[in-house]
Amino acid sequence: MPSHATSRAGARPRARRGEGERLRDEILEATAELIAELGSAEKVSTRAVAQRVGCSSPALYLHFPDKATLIYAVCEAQFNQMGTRIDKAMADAGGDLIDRLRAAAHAYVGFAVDHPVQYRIMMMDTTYGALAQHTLVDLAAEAGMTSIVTTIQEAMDAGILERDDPVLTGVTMWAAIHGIVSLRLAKPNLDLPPLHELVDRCLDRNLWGMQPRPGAGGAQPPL
Amino acid sequence: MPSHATSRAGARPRARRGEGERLRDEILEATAELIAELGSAEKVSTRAVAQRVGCSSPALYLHFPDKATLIYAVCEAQFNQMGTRIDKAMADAGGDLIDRLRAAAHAYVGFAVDHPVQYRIMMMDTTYGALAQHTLVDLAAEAGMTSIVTTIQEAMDAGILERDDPVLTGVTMWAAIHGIVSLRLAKPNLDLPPLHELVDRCLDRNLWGMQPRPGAGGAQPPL
DNA sequence: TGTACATCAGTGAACGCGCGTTCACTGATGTAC
DNA sequence: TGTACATCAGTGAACGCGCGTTCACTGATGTAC
Repeated sequence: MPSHATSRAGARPRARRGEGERLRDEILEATAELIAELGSAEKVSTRAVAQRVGCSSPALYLHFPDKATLIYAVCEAQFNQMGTRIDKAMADAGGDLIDRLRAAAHAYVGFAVDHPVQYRIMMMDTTYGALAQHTLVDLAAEAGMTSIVTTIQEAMDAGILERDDPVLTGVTMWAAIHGIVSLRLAKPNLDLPPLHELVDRCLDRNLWGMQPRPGAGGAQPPL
Repeated sequence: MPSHATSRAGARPRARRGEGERLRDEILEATAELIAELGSAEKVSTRAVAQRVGCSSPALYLHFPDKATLIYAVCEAQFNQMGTRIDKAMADAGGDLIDRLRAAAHAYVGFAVDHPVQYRIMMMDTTYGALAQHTLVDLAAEAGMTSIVTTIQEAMDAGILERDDPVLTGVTMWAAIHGIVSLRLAKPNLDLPPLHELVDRCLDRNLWGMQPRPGAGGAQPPL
């Protein structure tokens, strides 16, 4: 075997004709790893991505027009994972509509805690926030949000939640949960109570309507 | 008059003995202006600050150990302004305790909208967020937060709000309002409803306890 | 009152770095005839 | 089957920039004696 070829860290064979897309996927994967490891998108350099993939840095430009697009592509992909995770949590929560909404909120927070850097980039960074051109309707149609809005609608139909605009109700809840998460991420040294406790308080205040409010101490859903 | 001296933009006379602090203030002011104009702390270079002040860039290091400290000093000063603004709004709101809390929230949002860049740096940026070493008790002792927590306590004593930990109650409200503001700042293209409408919805859900909840459409405080 | 000295409040030039991106080029692979 | 050509999938080197910061130095101002 040729020792020179293996001495270069991460050396990879050139893709065959028609397999150019494979490098694209490897670039996305390496970028995602580096974002998580280095803690921000600015700290991820195109050179570092190329080195991890085992290609030259100009090769990135065969697949992405610039660095910002690459970063955004990574975060967008991972946000779709969040949608999946929320959907799964709601499905696992059983038939109680309030249970399902609470599960969705906790799954959202769980994703943010597990992927703090990506959450920050997608939700707290103006640079990439400006790249997203969503309308509220688009947002409600995305994975995760769809199930939430549907469930809110069902709860309103069933008389469990006060009748209101389900998208707006969802957004208000979303903003409140996001506030908790983003405070935690932005102020790591602040001695906030445990995250899920704050989230439960927040849910207590948002998920009621026709039925009596749960006690201040408890987060148990109404029967 | 010497024409050469005036041809240099922003030229300033050297401070006299014992007046070195004046340059420090001018640096803070110029930095604050540039942060607001350029839209982020990264875009503000030490050279640009020096040019606006009319001094050399090494002169900054006579007053601040590094750039991060300078930026943080600016934001901290402006956050104290926010406290003052909240206090004033609460005083102007009259005697009704719920009115006062609603006024505080709207003043908070108003400050964030008027100083979006500083709000982002102080509340949504991990770099500078990590510099802040507050405890919740410290936070509650700061301008703005003090009045809010006191008012919450009074409202609980008066039986207007359900009895609970006033600091924790304040933090929960704060997080929810912050969530709305930070979504607006991070996702400028998202077609959210008007900010004060979202804030009123949020307050409706947080500012109740012993008295009946205000209707879904209205934001009017209870009598 | 004179003068040597200390200090304050700076300056001008440069260091050194890493970064995103571009440019000209290459070599393996496939294709037309 | 042979061969000229086109294309794909990259590479190596360099451009050009701006930045935070340091270093050696200066000149005005005040102070001790």
